[in-house]
Amino acid sequence: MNRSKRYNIKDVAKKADVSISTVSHALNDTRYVKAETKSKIKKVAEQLNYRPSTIATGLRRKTLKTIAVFVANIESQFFAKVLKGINRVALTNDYHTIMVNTFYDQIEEEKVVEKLKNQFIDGAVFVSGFDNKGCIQKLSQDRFPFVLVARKISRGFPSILVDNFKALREAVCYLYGLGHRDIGYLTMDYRGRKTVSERFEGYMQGLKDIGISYNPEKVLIGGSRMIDEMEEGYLVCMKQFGGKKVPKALIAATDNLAAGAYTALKEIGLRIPGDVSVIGFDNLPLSKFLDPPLSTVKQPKEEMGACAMNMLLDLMEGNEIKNKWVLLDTKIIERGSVSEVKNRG
Amino acid sequence: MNRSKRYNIKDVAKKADVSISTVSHALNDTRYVKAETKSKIKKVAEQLNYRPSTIATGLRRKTLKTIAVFVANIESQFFAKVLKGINRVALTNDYHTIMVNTFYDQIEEEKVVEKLKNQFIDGAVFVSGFDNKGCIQKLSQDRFPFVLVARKISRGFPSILVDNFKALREAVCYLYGLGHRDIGYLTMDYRGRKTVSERFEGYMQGLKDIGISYNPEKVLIGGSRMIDEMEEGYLVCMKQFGGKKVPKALIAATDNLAAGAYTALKEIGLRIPGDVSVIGFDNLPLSKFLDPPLSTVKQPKEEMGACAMNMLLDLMEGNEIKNKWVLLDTKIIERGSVSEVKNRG
DNA sequence: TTGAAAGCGCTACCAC
DNA sequence: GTGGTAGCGCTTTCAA
Repeated sequence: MNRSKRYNIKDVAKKADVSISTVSHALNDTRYVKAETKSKIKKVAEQLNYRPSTIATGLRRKTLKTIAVFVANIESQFFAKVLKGINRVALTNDYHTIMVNTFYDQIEEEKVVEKLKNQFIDGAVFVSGFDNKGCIQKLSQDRFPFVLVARKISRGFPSILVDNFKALREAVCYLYGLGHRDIGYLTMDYRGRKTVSERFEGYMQGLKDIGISYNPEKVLIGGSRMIDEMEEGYLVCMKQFGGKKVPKALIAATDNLAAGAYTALKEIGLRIPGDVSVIGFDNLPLSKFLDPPLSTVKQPKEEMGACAMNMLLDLMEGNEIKNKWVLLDTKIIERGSVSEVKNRG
Repeated sequence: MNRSKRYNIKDVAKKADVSISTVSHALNDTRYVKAETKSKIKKVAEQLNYRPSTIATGLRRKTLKTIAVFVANIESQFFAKVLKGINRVALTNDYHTIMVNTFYDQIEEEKVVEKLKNQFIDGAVFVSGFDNKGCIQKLSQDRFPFVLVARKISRGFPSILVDNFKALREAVCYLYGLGHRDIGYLTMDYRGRKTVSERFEGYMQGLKDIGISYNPEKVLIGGSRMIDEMEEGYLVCMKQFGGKKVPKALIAATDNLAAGAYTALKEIGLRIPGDVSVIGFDNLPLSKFLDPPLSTVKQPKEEMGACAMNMLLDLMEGNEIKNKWVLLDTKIIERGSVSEVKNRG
């Protein structure tokens, strides 16, 4: 037995004894149809379990009402949260979402973009990952609607961001305010990712602000295989802290890295925050369940996603965008992983 | 300035001075075209930056080579991992993936299914969530290709599963083998979710196996708002363990619940595994970074996803499925959250 | 070796 | 109030 036959508009028209245009109009409320006729058409459509073909409609309308979201690694709760925000406003606006997991692969990203651009999708949002400027520039030249989230390239491109530089600078000052003078920094490889490198620069600026000279020995830089950030954070810490002096405070570029650092520090025999204070970045759902609960710099992830989708909606409708460069606020969330230093040096 | 004009097959044909059928054949290698003509066509196509319209092709071919994945909550690493497996084999088979986050909402799920079925998608995979038998049954009657992952309804539906009953039974026996006699169970609301309720039944059977009578006071059941499982695990534990006696061992129906339990137990002042042994279910990436690293029952999540997508591919091609009921193996991963009991009662 | 044209299932313009 | 039909951009059959 085959899949039950799909009926089309012609079948409905025939059965209801009207023309297909009347069927179309009746079902779409796109012009007046006599109540009687209309209800008959609706009944027939119901009977036949008729559903208009999305593809045919798409061909006519030149849109499938679908957008693509490019994420570097679906496993991170950061992406999941942003996705959630995007999805929520997409759904209420009757848009579908295609998810593309790029695994931090710029070539792959560009390839999929090429493929999807062929009138399949109406727009795209890129969440974090490598800057991939070439790909984005090409998209922009094609006048293809897109929004960048947590990915900074230039003011010319619609972007939803936080001020990473400022946020990290503030984090340093926050620690300073608690008496910390010995502040290390843990980051993943930041090459090709301006949002990440700006965190690093913010760290250095913060150091300058508080009059402490930058010491490269206190900076831990992970590899570029960022698929398992926690693992990466763990490995880098184990490697660099083996034997060497561990700073009294550690700022991690992401909560995931911080989680890895937790494990390493404990394995080395250090207490958090007794021996080392740790502060993360992102405020992931899991962070408050770490032991101790992780103090962190919050990014408004869902809001960033929702904001991006709203902007994309405008872009796709050809509306004028008043402000294509949105900076949302970060906030330091104080939990248990940072302690005050009593005997200030 | 408008988006740069999209050229279509007609434009290419005109510019290359051939018919559109020749263009189509040349570009698709679907019949012989003189080498000279072919190269000319390709050059012109290149020049015009021609990309065949996916929608038009889709209308002809009656497929967009797209599947939908329904997940209950994208934030959980369980779903992320399965999604990754699906995505990997989808991509190598030239399929796109639409992601639908249902937020554990059965009505929403059904609505989206209805919408997407309209020839937009060729198949679907449902990952966990509520059983939603009605929706699935309808799909089956329509002969629409789909696969269930970690969602058990009946043998009639293509499913990728683990033996949850057996896995939990084994977990109980594992604890017994280490000397445990006082074993509690933490689960989310399992109504409408057979895979979850079978874990519970496995727990009870395990108890029977080792000759211990079931004590409902040792069972903690969370609410049905499962959006934040960790939070749920935390809250239920705090509520039920406040004052009352805490079992010496606790099995959690998921790692996320276990993570929440960790926080609660510590807050109560209990040590893991000194005072309470904890074992989870799923083996999420984050679980080894908990403190102590969580012992757990591993589900092969990515493999489940990949397996599902392969089966779906077969289904969509109308192939005969030899085995539409795949049971993958679980495995107990021993880490630091379970201790041996010395003075066995 | 190639071209003409039907037709996928719809929407919307033009008639009446 | 409703019907006829062109046409969205492609694939594929038939014909030459």
